[in-house]
Amino acid sequence: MPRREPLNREKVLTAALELADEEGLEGLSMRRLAKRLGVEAMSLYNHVSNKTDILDGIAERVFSEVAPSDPTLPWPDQIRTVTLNMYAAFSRHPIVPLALVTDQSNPTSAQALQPLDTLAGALYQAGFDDLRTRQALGAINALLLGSLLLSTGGFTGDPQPHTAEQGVSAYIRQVDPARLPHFSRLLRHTQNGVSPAADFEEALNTLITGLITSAPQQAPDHAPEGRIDE
Amino acid sequence: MPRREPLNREKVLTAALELADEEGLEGLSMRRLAKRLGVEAMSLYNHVSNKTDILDGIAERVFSEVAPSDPTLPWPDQIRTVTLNMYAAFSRHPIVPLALVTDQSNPTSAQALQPLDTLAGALYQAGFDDLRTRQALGAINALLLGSLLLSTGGFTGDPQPHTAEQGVSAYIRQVDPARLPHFSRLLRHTQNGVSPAADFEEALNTLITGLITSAPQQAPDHAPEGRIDE
DNA sequence: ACCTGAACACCGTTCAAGT
DNA sequence: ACCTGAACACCGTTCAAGT
Repeated sequence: MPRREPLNREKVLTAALELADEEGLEGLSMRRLAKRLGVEAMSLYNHVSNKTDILDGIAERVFSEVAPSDPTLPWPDQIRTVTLNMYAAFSRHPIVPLALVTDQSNPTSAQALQPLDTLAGALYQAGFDDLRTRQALGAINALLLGSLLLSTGGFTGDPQPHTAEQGVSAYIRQVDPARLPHFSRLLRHTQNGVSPAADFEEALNTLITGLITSAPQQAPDHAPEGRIDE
Repeated sequence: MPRREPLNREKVLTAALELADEEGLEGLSMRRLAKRLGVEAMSLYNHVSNKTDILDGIAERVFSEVAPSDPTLPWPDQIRTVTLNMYAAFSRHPIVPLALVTDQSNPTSAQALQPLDTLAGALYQAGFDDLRTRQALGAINALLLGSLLLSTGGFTGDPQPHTAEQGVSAYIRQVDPARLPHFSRLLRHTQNGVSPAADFEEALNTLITGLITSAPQQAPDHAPEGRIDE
């Protein structure tokens, strides 16, 4: 019987990302990945050094999918577009935020860090000093990753996806309106039409509005920027 | 030899939280927990139904440590204090945000959801409608959990804690200033005196500033707001 | 050069058996 | 009522052996 074309790193990473997209981080095991590639688990170690290496490779790939942003935009728009582009890429591959946050991957290539560099550049352009820039960058990152993680299986006070819709309403009935009046009102009125992407965009706009407010008044550039759209 | 006092759920949860605080989420296994309690792993199942039950119990406990807030404060201060109180409790027990976000725990008691109810109440008080309240609550939650996760082992473009300080500077040298000018400036200027708690407070203030800006202009004041007709 | 089988040290969990 | 030993179906990874 003809041996298949031999494996290589790229094929391993491609299959790993597919598997992770279908089954999540906990579904991505060396043994299952090998099976999908028609090989024994131990063969994978000829092409990647270990599981962390796979997760790093996946993260690098997904970072490279982040659409670049126009550097001539005013700084708030630059922050908005880069961050929304990261959100879009990561929400297609939820394993990445999860692996980042559980320290199972730690990409360090210039490619991967490019979006962070753009964000830092926009913040410096706004006139923030080093401390404030680090804080603002951290805030954007936290909002981004937190939003992604909460929209995929995370805690919102909501029930887990369960099997169907009826899980939700059962849960709502379970929340005691006497002890949690506001939260149960919220649940009752928002079970329809929840859009994580739209919610994130709104959250990001709110944060950017706050950044504009706290930015040094005299913009260091010629550009009078601070538009808030709504 | 005298049998020890028998185990019970409370003892199991206490030991589990201690173990998790020392060793992290991945260090908390049924077998290691049992060993710490001087018992076989299978004994634990007499007192908890499974590992998820343990993680839920831990989350409930930590939520109950969140200091309550003064409901007479203006809504922005109420949001600030509740959220900072959650941050304080969770940063003492990093397993909780991690378990929430990986869907390994899902507390649903009124006790646990109390802080979320307070936040929702403050947002309604600010005059936000149901949609905006949900979005704002999600933003606060995302910023909170994202900040906590990033400050414990997560991705910031920084290296992992490694063994020592020298890991950091080695990493900084590794970032190419030609390709990542702003980000490498940031790393160079902020390796000293990073305080996650202070950074979070700053980030939260920025978000709250944004919320104040986008809140309906006429504050509904003391007016009884939360009535739901159905 | 690439792949494999067996093994090691782990997981969560079930079940029948012990006291 | 509580605890245990053996077992099952998994993990990531190493290593000597095969082609």
